[in-house]
Amino acid sequence: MHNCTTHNDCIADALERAEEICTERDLRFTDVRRKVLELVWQSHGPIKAYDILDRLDQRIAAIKPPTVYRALDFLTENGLVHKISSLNAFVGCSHPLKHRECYFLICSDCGEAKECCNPDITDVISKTSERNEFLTDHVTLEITGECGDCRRTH
Amino acid sequence: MHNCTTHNDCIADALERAEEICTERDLRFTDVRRKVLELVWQSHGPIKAYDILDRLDQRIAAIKPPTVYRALDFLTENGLVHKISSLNAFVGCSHPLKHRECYFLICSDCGEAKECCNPDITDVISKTSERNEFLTDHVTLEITGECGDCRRTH
DNA sequence: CGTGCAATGTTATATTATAACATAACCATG
DNA sequence: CATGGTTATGTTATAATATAACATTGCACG
Repeated sequence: MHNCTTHNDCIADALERAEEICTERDLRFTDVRRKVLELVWQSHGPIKAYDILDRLDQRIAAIKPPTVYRALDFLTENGLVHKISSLNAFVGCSHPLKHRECYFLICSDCGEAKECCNPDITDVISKTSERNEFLTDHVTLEITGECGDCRRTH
Repeated sequence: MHNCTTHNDCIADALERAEEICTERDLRFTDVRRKVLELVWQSHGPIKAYDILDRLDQRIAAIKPPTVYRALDFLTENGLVHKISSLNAFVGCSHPLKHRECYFLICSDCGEAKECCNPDITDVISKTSERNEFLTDHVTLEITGECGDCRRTH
């Protein structure tokens, strides 16, 4: 269940934010990248690369997998989208630039992936890394289960 | 870098432990499952399904992907092996039955995946879930970076 | 307006994983 | 020890995910 009453606004906001970030950083927010980001946001939960491809094909002729993956790479590298490894799917970042990585609560019932980033998690992970003399590059934290809304519905 | 001086012992121990667990639980530790677990342990880091397949083929004729995936499913379900989602690879569990899930430090240099399970992480994750009214089923925590040994070597 | 670099197009293929149905092995029970 | 149910594996085919390699386009900057 998405918590924006008018999801269109929420997509528009994300696109605008992305535009700003790309301008700031001198990155090209091309049509393909914009379209892909838009489709990611149109989906209420994580969306798969080939689903993006299918939806693009309806509008623009003959977009191929590499194009989609490149756009996703670009968006991911720039923190606008996150990959959910356990699902092989992608989700829009709701607060790009705030931090480099996000943690997720993924409901296997409704399919939503809610960000649950918080400093306590970050702390305990960085302490664990230190204790192990490990230099962290990237953290994947994906918690799968059932969200409150879905639990109450059952 | 694996910390067992004689890795053969370490494989043998894992197989024996698996045998015990399967007996306890009335599960069939078949030849295929044993072979697959052995190959997982023979690899010093996470190993991919098709690499297991290749190595199996050298010994036993004509084992096909479904067979390997089924064995991996069995081993995973019973906590003898963990899947590393961010790598699409599998690693032996060094302490099966201790707890249901493991957290990993994955060195992108040497390729090892070291378990870093600890109650502090479990606590902070379960608190996060609670705060979000989320009923956790499974946690994927994979920390990628460079391990101490590799850092010192450079 | 040309040159260089970044982005996209295009073709092909690699990699990861599963569906669906057939057969075999195991094992409880009469 | 037959037999019938269940679990595991074999087999064929294909689905789903992702990238390599090279060609072309297009934008920015001098």
